[in-house]
Amino acid sequence: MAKQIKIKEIAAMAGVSAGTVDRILHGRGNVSEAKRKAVEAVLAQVGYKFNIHTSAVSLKRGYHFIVTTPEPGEGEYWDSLIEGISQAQEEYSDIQLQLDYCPYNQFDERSCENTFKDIPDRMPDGVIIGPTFRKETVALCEALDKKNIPYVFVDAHIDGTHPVASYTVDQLASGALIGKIASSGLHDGRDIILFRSGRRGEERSSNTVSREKGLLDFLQGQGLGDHIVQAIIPQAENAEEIIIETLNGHPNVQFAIVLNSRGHVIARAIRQGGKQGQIHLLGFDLTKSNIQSLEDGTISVLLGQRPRLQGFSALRRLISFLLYRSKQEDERHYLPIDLIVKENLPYYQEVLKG
Amino acid sequence: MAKQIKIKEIAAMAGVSAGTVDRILHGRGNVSEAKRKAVEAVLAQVGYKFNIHTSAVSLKRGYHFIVTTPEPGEGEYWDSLIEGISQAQEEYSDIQLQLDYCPYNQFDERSCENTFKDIPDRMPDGVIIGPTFRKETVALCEALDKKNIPYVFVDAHIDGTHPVASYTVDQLASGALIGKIASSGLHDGRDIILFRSGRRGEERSSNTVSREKGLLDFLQGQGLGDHIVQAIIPQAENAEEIIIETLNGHPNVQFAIVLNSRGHVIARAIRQGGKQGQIHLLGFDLTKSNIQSLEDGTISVLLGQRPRLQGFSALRRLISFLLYRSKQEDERHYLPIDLIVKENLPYYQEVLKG
DNA sequence: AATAAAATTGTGTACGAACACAAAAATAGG
DNA sequence: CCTATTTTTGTGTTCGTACACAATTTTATT
Repeated sequence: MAKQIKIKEIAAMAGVSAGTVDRILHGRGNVSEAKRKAVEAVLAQVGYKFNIHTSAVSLKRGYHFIVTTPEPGEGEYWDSLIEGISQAQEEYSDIQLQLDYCPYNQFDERSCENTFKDIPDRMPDGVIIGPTFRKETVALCEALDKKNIPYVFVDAHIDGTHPVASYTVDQLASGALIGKIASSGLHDGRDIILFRSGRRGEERSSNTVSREKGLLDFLQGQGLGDHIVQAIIPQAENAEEIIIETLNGHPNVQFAIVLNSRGHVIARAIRQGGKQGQIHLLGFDLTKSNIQSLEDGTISVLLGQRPRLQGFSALRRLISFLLYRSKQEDERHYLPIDLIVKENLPYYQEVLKG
Repeated sequence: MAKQIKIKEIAAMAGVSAGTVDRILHGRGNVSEAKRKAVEAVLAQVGYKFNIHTSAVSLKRGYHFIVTTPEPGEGEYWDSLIEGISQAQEEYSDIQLQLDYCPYNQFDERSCENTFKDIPDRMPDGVIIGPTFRKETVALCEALDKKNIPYVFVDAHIDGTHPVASYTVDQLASGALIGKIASSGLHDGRDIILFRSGRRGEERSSNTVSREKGLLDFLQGQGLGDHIVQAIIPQAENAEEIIIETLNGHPNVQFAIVLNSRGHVIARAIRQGGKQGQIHLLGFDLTKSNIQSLEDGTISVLLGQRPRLQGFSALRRLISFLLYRSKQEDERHYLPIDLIVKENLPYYQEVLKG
């Protein structure tokens, strides 16, 4: 509550001018060692805190950011995340922000490579990255590091890079969590079927791999290793039929788990196969189609990852980094994993931030 | 993205001075009908948006708020809520805020009456109310209305009042939700025991009453009406013994539900009675003691009400109301009801607001 | 109509940080 | 030692709004 100290006061205390203090606070360079020490001594004593409001008002220049993520299908996960970015943009509408969106095809490594390639040369002030492919992402980050362009991860963190921050969910934990839900409702001797997007090893997203590990480890720990059935979400035209067949082939299944956001595909099959109420379906993400299935009861539980909050936080963090150069190496933020069922769904749909 | 219009520009368009526009925007009065209409016409056309940053910078005066809630025990629900208020206060630290806390004894109507009585006379700029007793709260609100002092509700909304906003959880839904959890895991023929704080009709908090209604309606709808056992959380010294006895008297119980934040009391009894694993305990609120029991497994699920976010939003709303007089009659915000189990607990503990 | 009082309207300053630019000091080169 | 160059330091303006105060107009009173 103590009155905030101002730059001028610090300048006076350190026997320098306000400009010098400003240069030090923002790391603009061109300051003699002597003055720097004097100011930093004062700073250490009194603990300056930026006044966001005046900072924003005084900021003359604008920022140019690039946002690169998988293509956001409408009502899908990445769409929500980008909504969060837009919301932050609105909240900071008195700062001149230019956002360039560079989506890539998350199923095509080449597309990602091509999209990432140009980003550093365009010399943005910052980048928000929704990563999929490790190699390409690492290359991008190295190029950005070289040019001193700050970047923030959303959805997943890639090791060996140096983002200003990352906003993700702990995927191991979310795998364990979904396993816990299944196992705690599982009747003696019944099975759990696990739907994955592709053959093992062919998974594109490291997130689903982590989730699977978290899930399997948990179930093994519960001694349920023998009650796991594995299946693949078919890409074919007649996906539903194939799924129904699979389910018919495993009549002992009580829970079905989908580790990506495509739970609604299984849901549709369940409806078409008339298996509602027989199988409890668990999935990820509050996408438009998943929400529908949650409402009609085909999906029992969805795990939410707060994509809007991820996007919102990412943009906010980039801005505050550029304004204040606050460092905090390796700043990893794990967002809560929300458990969403029909009964609490409505209250998750409106809110975002505050 | 279009460049925001400024007050001076609006003034020019309407053929008045900036001061007049300012008076209209803030409802400060002393403006002729003619000019008001002229300005409002322009406003309707261009849609002015306040620049929060400059507003905050220019604000000369400070605000004096009173926060009146039940006494916040350390690590308890109200404590978290007040932490949220403090956090908002910090976020707005460049505005001069004076917060006076006026706690009352939530078990003593007289204490509440006495605390509330003085509040309007102290002429605060705004009040945050965590209500318990209807009659006293209505009286307070009427006095505040008369003096044109804005107020915001947290935790519960009281009908017949006119708050600027309220931040609560839909208690009916949360009752239904907890019922859903119990019923979906309930084995055939097993029972659910419901612990309430006092005898029916003696409940102090209308929240627990609503929760109970939501819960019972839901269970009845599931045809489980005959499997509900009711019990009281004893206040006595030897509460644990009494609870153990109760539980022993109902060996058929599979789920125990506590509709207030005192689930940890039942948890302790369950531990002392060696009944872990036999009874699934469901409760409310991420309090310190509840968290412990969640971690050690005695409590299975806690329903969280985001008290920090409630407090944070309340203070923020008051400030923005005073700055901008934004009205929106009857602004009720329902926060999400979080389902928290051991596996996702860690990620709920740090975060607040993003 | 003249004057006083009240209501309305306009003007000017302050807020605190960012940054452009001017001034001063330090260093280099001859 | 003097000038040119670079580095360091200080000064002044700017952002958009809030609000105090001055100026003006309107209304009331005699």
